Amino acid sequence: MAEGMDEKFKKPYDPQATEGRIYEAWEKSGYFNPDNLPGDRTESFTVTLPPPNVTGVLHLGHAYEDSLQDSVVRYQRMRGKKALWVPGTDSAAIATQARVEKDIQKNEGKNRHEIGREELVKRVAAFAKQSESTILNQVRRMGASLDWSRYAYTLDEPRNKAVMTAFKRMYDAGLVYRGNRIVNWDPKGQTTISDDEIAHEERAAKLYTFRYSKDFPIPVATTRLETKVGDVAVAVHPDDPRYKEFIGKTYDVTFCDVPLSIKVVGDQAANPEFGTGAVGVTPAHSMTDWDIAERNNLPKDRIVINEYAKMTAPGRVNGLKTTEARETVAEWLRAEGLMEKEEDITQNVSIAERTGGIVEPLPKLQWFVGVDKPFTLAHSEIPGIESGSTLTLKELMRKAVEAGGVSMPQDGFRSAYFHWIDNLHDWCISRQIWFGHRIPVWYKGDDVHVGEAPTGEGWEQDADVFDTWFSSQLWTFSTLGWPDETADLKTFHPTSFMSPAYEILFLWVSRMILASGFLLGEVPFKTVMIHGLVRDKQGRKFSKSLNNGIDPIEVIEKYGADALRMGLIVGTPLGADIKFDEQKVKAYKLFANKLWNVSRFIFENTAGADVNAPLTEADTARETRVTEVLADVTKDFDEYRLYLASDKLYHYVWDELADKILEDSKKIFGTHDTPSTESAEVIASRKALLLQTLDAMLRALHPFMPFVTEEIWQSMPTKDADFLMVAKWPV
RNA sequence: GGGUGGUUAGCUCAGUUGGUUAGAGCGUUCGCCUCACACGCGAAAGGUCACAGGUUCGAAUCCUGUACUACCCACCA
Repeated sequence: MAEGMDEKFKKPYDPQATEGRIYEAWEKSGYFNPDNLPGDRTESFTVTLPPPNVTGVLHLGHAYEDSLQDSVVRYQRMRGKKALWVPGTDSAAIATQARVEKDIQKNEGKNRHEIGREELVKRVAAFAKQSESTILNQVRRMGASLDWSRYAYTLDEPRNKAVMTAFKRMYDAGLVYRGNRIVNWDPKGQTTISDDEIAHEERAAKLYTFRYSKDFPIPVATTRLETKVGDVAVAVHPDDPRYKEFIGKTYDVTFCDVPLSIKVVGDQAANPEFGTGAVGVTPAHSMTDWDIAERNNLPKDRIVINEYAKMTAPGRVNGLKTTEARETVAEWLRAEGLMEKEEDITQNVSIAERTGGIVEPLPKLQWFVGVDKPFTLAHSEIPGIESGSTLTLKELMRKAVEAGGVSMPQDGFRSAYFHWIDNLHDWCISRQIWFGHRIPVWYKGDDVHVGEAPTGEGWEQDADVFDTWFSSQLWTFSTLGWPDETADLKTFHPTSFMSPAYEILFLWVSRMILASGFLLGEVPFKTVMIHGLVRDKQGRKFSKSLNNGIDPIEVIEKYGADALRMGLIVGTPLGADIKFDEQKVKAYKLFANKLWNVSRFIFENTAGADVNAPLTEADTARETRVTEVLADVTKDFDEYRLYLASDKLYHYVWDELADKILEDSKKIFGTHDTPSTESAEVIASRKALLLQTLDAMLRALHPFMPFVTEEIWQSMPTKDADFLMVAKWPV
């Protein structure tokens, strides 16, 4: 060991002075890029980073995700794989645009229409750019061994090409269509959203029971009185003896100043047990009612609420907000003596997740992905699906997991996935915002052109952009150059491992399977391990309103990235939520220091020793024990039990190597007061054992604690690679 | 309404296919600056493994039920 190295170990381990320097050296080495890795590597191992949104800064959820994936990638790299971890960021269309619009409104008092489409998109892009560099630097602080040369952004040129190509192919296959259907409208965000972007919130509501007029034979119960001015029918169960005789009859009434023509229809959707057993049917403003109207040939164009959730029906409700109109209608009913009952109930309200707006179902002309439409998959490498077979996207998504092409070892999540597929409706992919991939469709009169911009006069492009998940679904292969048939695509796809939070199992994971299946005939990844959420100490989600956020960078500055990584990984089975505990991180900071001091002891006592000296019987037993631990840890790694692997290494190093072997070694080596009485062979054996064991532990711990292990490695006499990062796994 | 998890020491959690006195970190108590480490060492206290049954030679671990709790899904207005 060089003299200068000695000094370093005489002080406690200092992550702050070490981590930045090490990361820089790694980056400079080029080893994050699998093309530069030493040795003969044939098998690839690919992970795609779930791209963080460019809106924000790194939070503990990212930190956890980065820790897990980096550990897996580092392990596979050390196992001799062509390891690739692809970095990227997500434009997060709605979220980002909303954020910038809010800023502009606040600082300049202007809305997006006053700013204009072109200018707004420019501003949003500028914001995204700035936010991007912040978050990428934070990801580096975690020690993430991402191949920055393959960095991708969901809105960059290559990804745009991928999105356009994907849409065109799906259009040509008849899997996307434009249709006038009832969609989830977010009045706050002024856009449609998909079913999966809706959250349900329980709220107190009133259930009103009323009649449309004095001579209307059936009382009806509803919570949304204001929509009743848009009713076209009353649905009752076909077998309900109370109402059977009225089915087929039509009644003309004037309801709260609005003339209505209400037909009584028999439909299975009406539940005789609930309310009065009769449903007022408002096709334009309720998903259920839309379906009832479809089944019973009722008019669906009676729109009484607009995009701003204001009443467009004539009479006294005109121009009111829906909530105001509700009370207006209630007053009218009471005055007319038509209100029969008012009850307090709790009700699930649909909320737009991104904006918090109350979702208003509205009929709209939108683009959809048809999930029940059969198509022929010409080429398939997906287990369970043969080339040339005909199936629907739903079936494709199901089979890819069912037959094991995508392994989803967590039973709970797998059954949730299947359940989601079974309830899946066509996916609305057009959004009425400006920041995102613009839909590549042009209209001229009745002519529709899909694909590249058409030549000639008079064509007008669709004003909408794609749902952000429409581009995200291509992520595992758009990042590798698709639609071009690149070498990367051939080498690294399907990817090996994906580890997203359970929050985006449906939004993202399922759609990647859809897209990769349809467009490539491949699965996007072979194994998906869903991880849980990081919560605060009380188990609450981190949120701005609670102001309980914890900045991972601050944690890193206090304890080091290695400690944070261990604190998040150890003892957290995949899929379980973490209640973040700073004390736990602190414990692993102490562990890094322990490892540091173990190294110091070993360096001080083994100078010039022969690493391969023959071992005594006792030391052979110690060595066997190390081999056992390593075998165990390797198995855990292969089965993605990182939470156990890390824990076992921690305990081996502390409880056995430090507490037992080092203490025992002091006796063997002797001290100033009590010189050694052991033979030269015994001493040589012990020195070899110490070096071998430390060497093995540094290698095995490296995926979890890359910085401190790398720093010690640089002083190791057993060093056989310029960086521990590319050294061999010790099994 | 349907589904999926969780319930183990004061706190946060492990315990991989059932097998000797149930573990860790933090916290608590006591003693130590012992020439790797006080970012440390040694020792100690602390648990009827939610509850009730069952299977088994043996159960925190498997089965049945109950309670509480968290989350997901759902067009009962």
